[in-house]
Amino acid sequence: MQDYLKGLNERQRDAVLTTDGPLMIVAGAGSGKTKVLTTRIAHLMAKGVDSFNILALTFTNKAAAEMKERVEHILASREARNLYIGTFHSVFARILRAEAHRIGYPNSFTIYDTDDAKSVVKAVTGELNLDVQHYKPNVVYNRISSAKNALVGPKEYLTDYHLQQEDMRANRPMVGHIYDAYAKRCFKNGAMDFDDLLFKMYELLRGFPEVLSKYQHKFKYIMIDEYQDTNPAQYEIIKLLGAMHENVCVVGDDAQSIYSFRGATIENILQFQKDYDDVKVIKLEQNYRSTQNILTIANEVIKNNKGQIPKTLFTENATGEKIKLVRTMTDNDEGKYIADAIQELRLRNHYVNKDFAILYRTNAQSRSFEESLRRMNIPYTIFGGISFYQRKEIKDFLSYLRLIVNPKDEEALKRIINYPVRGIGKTSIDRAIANANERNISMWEVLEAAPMFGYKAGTLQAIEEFVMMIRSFRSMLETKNAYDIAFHVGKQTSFVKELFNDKSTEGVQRYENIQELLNSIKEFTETPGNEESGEVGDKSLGAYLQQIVLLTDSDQKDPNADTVKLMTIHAAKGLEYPVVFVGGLEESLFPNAMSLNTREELEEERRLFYVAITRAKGRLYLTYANTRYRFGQLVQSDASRFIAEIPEAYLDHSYAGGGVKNQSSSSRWGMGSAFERMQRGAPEQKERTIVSTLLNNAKPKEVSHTPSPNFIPSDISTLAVGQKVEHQKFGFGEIVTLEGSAHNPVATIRFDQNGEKKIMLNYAKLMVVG
DNA sequence: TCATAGCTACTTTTT
DNA sequence: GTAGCTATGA
Repeated sequence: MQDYLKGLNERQRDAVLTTDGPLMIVAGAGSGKTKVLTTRIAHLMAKGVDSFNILALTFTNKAAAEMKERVEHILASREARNLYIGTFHSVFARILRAEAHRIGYPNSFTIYDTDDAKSVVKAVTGELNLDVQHYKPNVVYNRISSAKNALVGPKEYLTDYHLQQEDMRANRPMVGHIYDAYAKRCFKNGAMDFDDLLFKMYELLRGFPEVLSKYQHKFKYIMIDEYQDTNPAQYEIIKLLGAMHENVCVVGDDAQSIYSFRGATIENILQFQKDYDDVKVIKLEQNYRSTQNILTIANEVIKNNKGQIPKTLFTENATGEKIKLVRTMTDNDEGKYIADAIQELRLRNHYVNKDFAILYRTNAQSRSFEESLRRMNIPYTIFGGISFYQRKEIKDFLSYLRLIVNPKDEEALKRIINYPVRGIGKTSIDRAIANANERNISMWEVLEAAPMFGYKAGTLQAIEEFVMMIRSFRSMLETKNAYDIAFHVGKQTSFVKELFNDKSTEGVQRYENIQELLNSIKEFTETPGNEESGEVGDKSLGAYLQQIVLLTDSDQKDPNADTVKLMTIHAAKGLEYPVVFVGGLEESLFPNAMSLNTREELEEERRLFYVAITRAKGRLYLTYANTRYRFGQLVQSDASRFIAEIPEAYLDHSYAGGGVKNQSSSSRWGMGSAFERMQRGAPEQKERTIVSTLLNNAKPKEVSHTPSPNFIPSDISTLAVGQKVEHQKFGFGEIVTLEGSAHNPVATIRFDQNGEKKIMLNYAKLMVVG
């Protein structure tokens, strides 16, 4: 027997050795799913299947990277580099890029992230003369997104009776028209949003039989991870790609389906068995991860859901500790309790930081955990929240790069046309957009032909300078790699200089972020051919941009660092930790108030709880707080209904509140009259008020100044560094620097009474003194 | 044309 | 509590 088959149980081995024909693996939590998938790939290759013929799709980059690494490890060969292992989005982006010309897109098409997409929705809504307050971009975008995930295009949307009825009832009858305008605008911009990467992929395969045939031949073996999270678009694409060889292996667990809000449907699991004649189903039911206690309560909780694929998870692991259930007074106490517990567990049980994870329902909850960990000097990493690439300064800089690669990218253009300030204001921008729409050309083309559109002299000059600059950057595309161009852009625009001159804390941070971005681009250009990121050895700017937009926050942080990990339960799927804390187990937070409308929604919340529990290997802590700040307001909450679904025998109750640590409580919910809670809660509230008052008072006050009676503003051109000047409001001071463009000169002046300020000379009046 | 202060709406989860 | 937008003065 081959080495790699040792250490697999019978079912797992069966799954690995079943290489041909449709296969569905129902893999319970912690049952060695990734091990099976990676071994299966290794086995295929050992059998002589060419690595170029294997496709494995995951939902996260993290999962893809891990899979790749493990296959490489098993095979101890670089052959694994040729495997197509990646997320649905990244693999499809790569294929779309190669086939873009067929569907009228440039191969350098831009991928719009959610922010870009919402911004386009907002823009076209306005252009259709619809009220943006009523047609909220968020809401409209979500409807468009759902439509695409269900493979409903704009035409179909407008003629779909059901969808139209829904929009009528919501008093938003024009959503379909916005969708249509949005799709057209994206196409005109040479851009695809995340959903388009699936939607257009489907259209490509359906519309071009020769393309379909090409990829059907290429992908002889297809594997899908987390199958329960696929949406109809993904489902149909897999069906098309697998139709020729039918060597499709899907791995999933219906109990861990937590993405229905993104259009995922468990139906796909049932449908899979109907699509092929002879689907082999293998259930992996032995859990290798958790203690018996943890697994038992997980099973007990999930029992409350109806309609599951029947399976019994079991383990041969030790019984383990009881599950610790902790009630605290406030959300801050919850944070304190967890930080204390981590400290104590490290000392007593020789855990290290990276053995701990704190999981929560919403990102907003991370704050109190963060604070208490910081106070105790426990190193931590937060996963989730906004990605590095979504920070304003990063997006601005990237917008330059995006525009260079794809001048039709209107979103990028709008972000940077006047950043740094170059005298092209809102009025001019709006006009350029209107001109572009009238003539059905891109905004960039309007700018290139600016003299034809009658801008006033100053603006025209600014536009022409801008166009010249971008053109000069574009001329580097053919010959220079991503880093060289980015470096040049940083140097030529006053972008980086401006950030460098901003010495505020945030300014320094922003400057450092840009440094980091440049470093990452350098790393990209210097890393030898990484197939996953695009064509082999493609170090172009376009390749770089397409790759980073699909990265999430989790992909940029080191999961192996010795730090406590903080993340949402969604982000924790597929991960495991020796000690897991699940925070905020309160009604209307978890289960979340947004998900209490239907039985399906509640069941999804319960599956989410199931996922949270099953992340724990050895110890599990469930915590909840009596009072918590939400939307900046103190709210009272009851314990989550999920807690009551755990049999009492497995629980070990604690109470920790108002500075009292680990105080046991006899009753199930501990002490709990509303009156008592209010009393306990009060001091906390007071403390916050004091802090915020202090902060308000800490704001520097301006010392007012009455201008001299003979105040006459001096001519700007006479100003020089070192001169003493008088400002009407800020008083007397000395000019430290003179900068900015000729159109918009800016002086930094150190005032005697009011500190250093940046003054725009076009508007502020200054008089030279003495 | 631009920066600032004040107001509002938002937070469920993510590629 | 805060990001993002609008009205306002420079």
